[in-house]
Amino acid sequence: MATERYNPREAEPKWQKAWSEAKLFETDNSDPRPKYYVLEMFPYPSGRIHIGHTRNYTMGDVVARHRRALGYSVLHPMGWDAFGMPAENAAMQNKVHPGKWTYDNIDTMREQLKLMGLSIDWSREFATCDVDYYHRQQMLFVDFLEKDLVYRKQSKVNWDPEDMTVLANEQVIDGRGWRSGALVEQRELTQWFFRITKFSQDLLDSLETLTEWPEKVRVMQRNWIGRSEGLQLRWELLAGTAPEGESELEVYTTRPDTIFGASFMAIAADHPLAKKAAASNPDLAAFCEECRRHGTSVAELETAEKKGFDTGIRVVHPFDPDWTLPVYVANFVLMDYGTGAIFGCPSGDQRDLDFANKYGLPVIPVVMPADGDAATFQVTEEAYVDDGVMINSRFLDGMTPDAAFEEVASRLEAASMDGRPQAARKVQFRLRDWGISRQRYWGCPIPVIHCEECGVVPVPKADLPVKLPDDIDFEKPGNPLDRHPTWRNVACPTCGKPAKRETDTMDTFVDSSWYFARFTAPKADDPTDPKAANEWLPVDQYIGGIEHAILHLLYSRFFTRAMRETDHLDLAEPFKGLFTQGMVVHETYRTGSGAKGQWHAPSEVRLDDSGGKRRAVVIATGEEAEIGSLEKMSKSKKNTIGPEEITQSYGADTARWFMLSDSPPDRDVEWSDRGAEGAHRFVQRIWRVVTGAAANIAPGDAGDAGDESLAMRKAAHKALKAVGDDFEKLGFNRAIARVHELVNQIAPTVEKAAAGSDSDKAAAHEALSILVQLIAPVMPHLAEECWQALGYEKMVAETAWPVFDPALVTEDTVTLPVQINGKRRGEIIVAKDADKDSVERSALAADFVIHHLGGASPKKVIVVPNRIVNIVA
RNA sequence: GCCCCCUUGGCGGAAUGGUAGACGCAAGGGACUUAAAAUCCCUCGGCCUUUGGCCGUGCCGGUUCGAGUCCGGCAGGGGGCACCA
Repeated sequence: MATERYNPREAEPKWQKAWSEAKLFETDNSDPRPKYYVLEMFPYPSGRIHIGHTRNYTMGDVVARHRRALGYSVLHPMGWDAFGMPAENAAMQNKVHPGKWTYDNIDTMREQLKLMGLSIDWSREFATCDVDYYHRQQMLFVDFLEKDLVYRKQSKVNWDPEDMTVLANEQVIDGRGWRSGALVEQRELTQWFFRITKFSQDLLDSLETLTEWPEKVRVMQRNWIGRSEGLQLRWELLAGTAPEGESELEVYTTRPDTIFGASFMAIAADHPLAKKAAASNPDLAAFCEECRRHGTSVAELETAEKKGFDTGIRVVHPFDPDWTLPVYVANFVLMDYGTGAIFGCPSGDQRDLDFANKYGLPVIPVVMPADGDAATFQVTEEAYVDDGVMINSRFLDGMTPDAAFEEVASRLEAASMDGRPQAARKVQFRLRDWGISRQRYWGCPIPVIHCEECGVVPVPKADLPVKLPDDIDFEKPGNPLDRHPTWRNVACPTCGKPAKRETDTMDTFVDSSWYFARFTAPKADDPTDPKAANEWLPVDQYIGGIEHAILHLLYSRFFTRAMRETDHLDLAEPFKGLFTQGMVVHETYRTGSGAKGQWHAPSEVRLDDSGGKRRAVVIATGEEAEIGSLEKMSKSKKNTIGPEEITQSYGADTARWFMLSDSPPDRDVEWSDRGAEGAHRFVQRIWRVVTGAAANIAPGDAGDAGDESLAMRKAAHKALKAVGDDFEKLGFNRAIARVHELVNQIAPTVEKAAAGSDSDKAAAHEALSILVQLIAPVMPHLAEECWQALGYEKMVAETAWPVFDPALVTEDTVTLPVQINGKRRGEIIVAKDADKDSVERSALAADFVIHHLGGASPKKVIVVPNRIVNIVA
């Protein structure tokens, strides 16, 4: 029968409209059904959606549609991470207001997303730059301030003197500003910090409960938090060598067991003792200055050689008053970790060893392998950092390092110095408080006022929001808020005298640290409706890129805790399930080389693989382009594909199907036209199979169907079971393979059934209905069109997920492979769940077994029920 | 340097310790067609003496009746962290 080809350009807008009019995806908080919250990391409105975004959203959409069919009340919202620098850059380059640029982009991107047919509750949409949103963020800030979860302190920043702006570390390239090229200075500014370290231990411990997170992400967070147990230990300065008024040096160590291997002390250039010593020593002062300068660039840090400067100060060993050690200022000691001072044990630490070898300091091995020889064990080029046994360490000799740690810690805790214990055990974290001040315009204003009389005063909630002024100019460098003629000036809320607004805005990571909570009640007057937040949260399935494995997720975990302390919700962990998806990559095409090199978009080249070699030819010029490696889609390499390019030709369903097939969702997928063509062929195939039979089949009792029809029903029910499991585990590629398999199995039978008995027709109708429901989460438009062809009146998007019949997914007999000595020699067919003895008898009676055994009797027969038989000859 | 992950046909990838290569892409052959597209059918890891057999999941070893899967070592590739004492 001749059938019309399926036309996505007609069908897709039609169904999108139908869903929208039926408000199928708008979620009511009062819906009594069990709740399921699926969320994809919201996009930055950079200008255009590319196909990589849509893979992420498609995954979430499959989960959302599947859960909805399973009877859940599903929350699946979308919004925009809309503050940030690109808008300001655009403002400077194109003289367009950052707000206009952002909202224009959002409009474009929303339309692009809508083409994909995502089942999103658009009624909850917001952008973080909406006054309504940042208003509530300011309320949170004020609440945090009250609970001492926000504070101000001096902190170093990278300052670009030409652009008069603060730079993030990644904007500093070779010590210069990425835009201006000016030498970056380190400046001390008073900045706002969130007290994330208050929760260090909890953020670490609680990782254990996040069993639905990738292990990789948990490891990364654990390392980032960086807990260590050690000893804070005070060393007495040798009288006569110390600067005026200094009598001790406190260090932090995780290896107190190696204290007899100490051969020097090293302190940071910014350490108070270093500053004091430098005051009377110009050479030392110069060295300290050099250390500070090197702090700016990551690249320099990586290659930096260990360098030190002997201050002339000496300390006395805590266990031997006659043993004194030199104090160096060293470039590898950080002021803001521990106490900014260490003791160096060269034999047990590679950095210390490098340092000692450079400055001719002693290297005393104090730990050796358990089977080593203390008399000959030496450390020269490589420090010994493993477990073992203590040597050269007086009363510690023979102990394990762990026992020695305990011994040293207990003795020094008991020892007194200046009336206080000489040492204290201390847990130290690598995690630092989160600096959120940004000297920029396009961000959430920090709602405080600086008054000469009253100090720092939070803006009263009644006076919120502090709105960004619209009349700004980007003609001059620096923060437009700072030089705005009137915006800064305000009366102090406490005393009424003239005061100044804070001109810093918040890090955009703040915006994304609680948007998931706002989605649960996006119109609430308060930041959240605690009832809605508690009912919806945690997000059941969060989906996003691995690039946010640390900061965004950690900040969100902090925010959830901070919002609990301020009574905005009542939970600690915002994301129950986390999935990190791979990227969509595409090969690149390039002509010329070096500075003259030029990238070409996929649409600009023609591919040709005749003669066994793939070649790319630039259509406009006929020039041959070099085919480059698979890379993340990026504007600069022009290897991006927009959703429209696909929807205009093949339709959204094809794109959705293709992006989820083949590659597992956590790996990268290569976008290729051939793959997309293949997916589109399958779309058409389903349409043909369904509509070819639809007119001649009808629902009914399939109980009397013939063997072929029964096989078709079994195939459908087995696929239903498997695909449901796969969707739940986000195994989209496997689910898609199963659907292919199902179509391969039933396509021939369906045609025959359409000309068969009523039972056969019912069987075909049932199998096709299941098929359509299985594809519906991935190809929702095609599914609706097919569903209608099958005679249903309700849409498939509002139809419950079918339930498989257990009787149809099990077989009476099972084919067992038979191995002889672990090699497969044949197979036997036995009754399902047959007892081991009868299986063994059948196996031994099989021709091929008798042949292979050659009359010998087997030594052993292993029968794994319903799995395999292995005969050991 | 430290930590983590990965390695299976021409390609993407399947495979609760139990028939390796499901499914798809690409390729080759055939049918239909005036022709093309579309569609349908067949072949598709390697080797051999081809109704059968041998080898085969980066490499070397181990555990096991049985290893792609578990353990130890090595190699290659990727990712994260950045001197954290």
